[in-house]
This record gives sequence, structure tokens and C-alpha cells, in this order.
Amino acid sequence: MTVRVRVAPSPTGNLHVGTARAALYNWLYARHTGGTFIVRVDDTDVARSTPEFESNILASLRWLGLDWDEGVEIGGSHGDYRQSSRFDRYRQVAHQLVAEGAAYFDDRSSDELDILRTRAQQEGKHPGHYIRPPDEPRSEGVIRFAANQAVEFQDLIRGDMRFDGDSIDDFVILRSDGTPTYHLASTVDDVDYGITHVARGEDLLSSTPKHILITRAMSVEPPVYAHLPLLFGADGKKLSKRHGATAVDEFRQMGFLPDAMVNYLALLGWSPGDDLTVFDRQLAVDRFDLSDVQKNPAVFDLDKLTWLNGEYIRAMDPAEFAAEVRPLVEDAVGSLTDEKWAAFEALAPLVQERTKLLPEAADQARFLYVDDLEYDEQSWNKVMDREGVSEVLDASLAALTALDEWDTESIEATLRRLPDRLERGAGKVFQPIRVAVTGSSVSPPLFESVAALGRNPSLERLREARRRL
RNA sequence: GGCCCCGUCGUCCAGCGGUCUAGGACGCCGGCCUUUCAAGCCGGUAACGCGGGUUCGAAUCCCGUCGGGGCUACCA
Repeated sequence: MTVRVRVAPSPTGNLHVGTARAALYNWLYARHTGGTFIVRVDDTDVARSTPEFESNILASLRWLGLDWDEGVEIGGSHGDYRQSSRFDRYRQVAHQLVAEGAAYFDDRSSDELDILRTRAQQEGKHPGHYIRPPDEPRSEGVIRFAANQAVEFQDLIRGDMRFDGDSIDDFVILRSDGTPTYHLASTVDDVDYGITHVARGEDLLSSTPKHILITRAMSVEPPVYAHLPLLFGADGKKLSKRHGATAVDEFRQMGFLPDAMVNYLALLGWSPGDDLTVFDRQLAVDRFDLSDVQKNPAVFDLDKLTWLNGEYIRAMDPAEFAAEVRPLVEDAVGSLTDEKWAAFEALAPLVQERTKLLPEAADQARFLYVDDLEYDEQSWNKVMDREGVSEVLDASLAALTALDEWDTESIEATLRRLPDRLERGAGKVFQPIRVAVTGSSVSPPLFESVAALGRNPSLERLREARRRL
């Protein structure tokens, strides 16, 4: 049997990391088994779904490198993968289920149902126990599925699962406006598209018996289910906006790399074994199996993601790194000629080592391109506001002015002589020069920075700092 | 309230009856390196929620308990 899996985001928000992880696990499973990965858009909630969210979701999946074999943009033999274009089909199934006695119309008011629910709660019973067919058959209203039977199934991750008949309520499958609910649409699609494995968040575990019931009523064998552990925030609650960034797009904007993101997400609930933490997606594809996924929820840890991102940045080819950083620098200081950009490229490997998030690299490059250097106030106070700094700046200015060659080696050789001559510690000499040239006591290595900045700008900055003392 | 899931360092993951005085990673704390910051290297901190069983032997199996979480819509 060929594996067919899917991810089915609702376009009611940007791609959430939880959905992204579900997508990743489905993708890994498809790639591992040589199966098919499908992207379907669950937009039955017409009011809250938007085309913008849909594009964001698809773009984020692309960005992560989770390519799909069938889905919204591709179309193909299975029709449109957007649920809003299949409402007729869902309606047809709903009515057929009514005709077969598996579902029924219900036009009771929500007040009426609320009373039933409240009473059930007070009696300590599941509300579903009370929401059963009305005494007299109706011919309008919503369509409910008659769910009065126990359901057992094997969850690939959680094992034996059993739900009693009276714990499953007669849930709505078709709203009174004729649109399908999630339960119906999702299930019908899984059937129609021949989905073999449904790997989704654990929040849907208690809805699964409903989906199995619908599937059986359609005379089809249900797919295998695998309920993934939820992603939590630091407070142990389901990850949501109040925990900070939750959309993949936000992480992209913060400067995370897709490979780091995928690596990190893969680790949230699964591991390739051998104590491996950093691994590429091929290794994950080779080793992934849904049944190895962890049962307990995982807390999303931005610190670890950030560390991992640093690992990936350091592993980049320096030219590739520079190319990623360039637009960020240009956003900050305006567009640069290739000639001017060469200054950064010279420094790139040193900056790369010091970067965990792409924008940090742009900050480190800033001193190369601004006309009026802003001095970091803390740095200035700590380093420049002390005795003897004027001598240091004068001496370095003199020494550098006399230099014939403006390269790292010559600059280093010249400046290295200063501490002895001035009878001061190396730090006391180099830190003022650093602040003068880069504006901060934290910067890429000094000699390389001075070399990259160039002769005249460097000398001018030393003079400017001297004036400001 | 009801139904369901989960429970190994602060966090992520390894462990699937003996090799566990519990391993790796992030974080944190020291140290080395060093002109700053990083990176790198070395070392340290820290966990099987609790109580019963089963067994010669349990982090690993069973039961209970406590704790956490999810669902309980004409949202998905």
C-alpha cells in the first residue's frame, strides 16, 4: 500500500509552528516511505478564511522546503484541494447519510440544546449523551451524525484507543446554511483522496472517533491515525500568540534559517537516535517513522532554536552567508555598490562566527557603511572616558598614518607595537581604537575591521574620536 | 463537571526488564584561549512525581494516586 499523507491547514491565520511541525512529520513520513505528500486547504470556515493567510501558509511551507506532490497549487486528478470548492460533495454525502439513517436533521434552537447540555453537565454526564435525535423527525436545520456507538482504534503513537458510545455526541456535520463542518469535510476529503495515514495534533484525538464513524458510514476503512504531541509555551499551555512568535513567517523575519527551523521542529517530539542533535533533512528522512514519535508534549524553546540557528549559520559557505546578509545591510544603510560590499565580504567569515540570527550580522557590518558613526554610549563611557585614551588615539593615529600598506598584517604589526611603547596593557590600547573605529566595544576582530573599513575612514574616525574626548 | 491524553535534568531528546552510581543537546555556573564579543576546548550543576504491586532484578510491565494538558461550538 502506498502511503498518502496530508497536512490540512486552515487559512485562518499564518502558518503556525505547530502546523509546520505536523506538516514536517507528514512530509518526512511520505519521503521515508516513498509515499505522497498532499497539501489541502481546510477553509470550511468561510468567514475566517482569507486568501492572504492561504498564501502565507503555502509560502511558509515552501520556505521550509516541504515540497508537496499534490495540493492546492498543483491541482491534478483529484480535483481542487481547497475545501471551499467541494461544498457540493460534502452536502451530497451529508444527505446520503440522512437517507441511510446514519444522520438526521435537527432544527432545535441553540437555547433548547443549551438546556440539554446544562442538565447533562449537572448530572455529571457527557452532553453528547443528551443530544440525540428529536422525537419527531425534522426536515430542515443542521444535519447531525447519529453517533450512538463505541469506537475503538489503534493510534500509531498512542496505541489502543477506546471511546464509549455515549461519550460521543451527535455532532453537526452540515450547518443550517448548507456548509460542512470540519468533521465532515475533513473526513470526506481523507476518504476521497485516499489518505492512508492521518498524522495531526493531539487536540484532535477526541474528534477521531467521529471521523471514524463517518468513514465507516461511507463504507470505507478508516486511515491509520497518529496523534502528535502538542507544542507548549514555557508555561505548559498550548503554544499560542501570547507566548511570542508562533508563525513560521515571524521566525523567518527574525533571521532564522529554514534548515535550522526544520532541524529544530523535527526534534520536538522525535529524535534520529545516536544522540544526534544537528542533522540534515536527508538523515531525518532516512530515519523517520511515525511510530517513533514521542507521546508527551514539547515545550518550544527559543534559546535552543537560536543556538541551532547559529550552528547552521556557521556551517554556511561564507559567500552564501554574505549574500544572505547583504539585503539586510542595504535595508539599513541604503544600496551598496559591489565595490563597497567587498569590505563586508572580507570580514564575512569573522562576522559569521559571531552570528546566531541574520540581522545581527547586519548590525556588525553597520560601521563599514555609515557616514556618521554613532558611538554606543555604554561603550564610550566605559572605554573612552578614562585617562590616557588621548595618548592612545594620538599614537595609533600617527602609527597608522605612516603606514604604506593598508592590510591586516601591516595594521596588526604596527598596532601591536603600541602597548609596549605606551606601557599599557593590550586591552587598554586596543579597546579605545575599537570604539573609535567601530563605535562599540563589541565588534569583529580589530585589525581586520580597520583593514576592511579602509585607510581614510579609519584615520578620520580616530581623529573624530580624539576630538570628542 | 464529563470524555480523553501525558508524566526521565529548568527545557528538548536517549533509555523499550539487568550493561543506569541514568546518556546527549540547549540553558546556567566555572576554567582555558583571548585586544572586545563570539566561536572552540575542558569541567560542573541538574531528572526517572508519589505509593503499591509483578519479578531474582524496574526509569523500563500492572494498578492506584497526584500533577499537567487537550476536547467538551452550526471553530478547526
